[in-house]
Amino acid sequence: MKKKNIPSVTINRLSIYHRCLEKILETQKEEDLKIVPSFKIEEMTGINSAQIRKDLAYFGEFGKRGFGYPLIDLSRELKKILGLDKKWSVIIAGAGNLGKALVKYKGFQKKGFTIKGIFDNNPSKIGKKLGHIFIYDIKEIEKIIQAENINIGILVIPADSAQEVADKMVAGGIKAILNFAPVHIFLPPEIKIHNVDLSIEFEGLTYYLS
Amino acid sequence: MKKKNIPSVTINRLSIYHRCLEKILETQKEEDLKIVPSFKIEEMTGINSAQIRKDLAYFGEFGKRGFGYPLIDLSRELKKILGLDKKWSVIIAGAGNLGKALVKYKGFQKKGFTIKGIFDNNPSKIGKKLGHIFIYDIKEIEKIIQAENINIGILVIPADSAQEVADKMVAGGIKAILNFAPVHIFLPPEIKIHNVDLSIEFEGLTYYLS
DNA sequence: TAGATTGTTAATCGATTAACAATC
DNA sequence: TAGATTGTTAATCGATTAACAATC
Repeated sequence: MKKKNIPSVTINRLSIYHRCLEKILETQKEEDLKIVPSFKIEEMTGINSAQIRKDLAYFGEFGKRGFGYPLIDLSRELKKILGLDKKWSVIIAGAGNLGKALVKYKGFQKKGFTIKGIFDNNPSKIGKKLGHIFIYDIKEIEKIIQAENINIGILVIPADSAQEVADKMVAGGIKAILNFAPVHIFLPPEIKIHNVDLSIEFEGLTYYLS
Repeated sequence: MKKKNIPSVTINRLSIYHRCLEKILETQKEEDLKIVPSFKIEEMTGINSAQIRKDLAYFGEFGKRGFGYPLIDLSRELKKILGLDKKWSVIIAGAGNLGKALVKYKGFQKKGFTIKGIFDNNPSKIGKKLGHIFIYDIKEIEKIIQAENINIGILVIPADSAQEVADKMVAGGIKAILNFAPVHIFLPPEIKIHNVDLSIEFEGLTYYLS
């Protein structure tokens, strides 16, 4: 998979296109066209059609001039590009409410993500389960990442301990982190991190309301 | 509050600066300097110091040349700019796990957000409470937004009904929406919306892992 | 073929960063 | 003053969009 100069916003939009195509495939009737023009994707997603064509063109010539993009083929290609044709093993650090919401989130399994464990430092939680997932002592996180070959770590712990736990994840061999803690995490450049920051989202709204 | 040509990424970074200053104020000792240079904020946040100075300069001349930015004053200014000196009334549509996590999220009250109600269409949930917050029938959402003067709505419902409920929120008079549903919501331009999309975050990671 | 939409170029727009005069 | 850091300009970098030749 080539990933030379492709903007990361393009990758985010590929997810949106993929979801859009799946939606069409799900709801369309037998007799409907199996091909979709970029302006139709624009209508559904609000993303400019030139943008859509340019994003897709980074990865190949998927379209048929004069007609549009073949629904099934393009959806399968996007799935492959996004790595959704593979299985991914995930762990969650933090057995709080947000961790619980993630465990119970249905979309996960469907997309090929399997949660292999939750980690916490609270003795009253360790050894119990959240949903159907076992809660381990945070001290074991490095060992289990190695043993189970975990790909992705999720941080849903307080800001104070986020860096420390992230370091342990990396030491265990994790390659990508999704961070919900409101703090900047410093990592080796080869580790990919995405941040989900609810305070920032809220304050972005209150700024405009003020 | 002027908001002419200010990029929305700048607003997001103001949140980060504010949090960074609060962190310093919280942890610093009596004898520490009450002034912080931009390179120090860069060290803590990973954001380029020229960027920091430029972002702040949109809103005024807060710094002292040769020294840096006065901690307390700048923090208070940012608070004001971000609208965190006001109280905000919030409702949540969707009494699922994510809604529950948001209700129990501590950071909310601290920043001046008060959750005034949760809404759901599931009869087995309506009339009960989530945490200490009452669950109303979704049919009442418009009425209660008006009656309670709600500013912000949170969508934590399935994609299928997100547009419909967003429309009701707008009809009730809401001015800003935080959308967790994986779908594009069409709104009048004066309504501000931010999207938090977990699938996109995950797929952004698996792309780089592939 | 005629009509339509892609793939791609070039123009535009916007955001980041380096550099430095201003100045505390 | 000498030293340091801001505020701001100009350069760079990157992303979006309009336009259209290519072509199904």
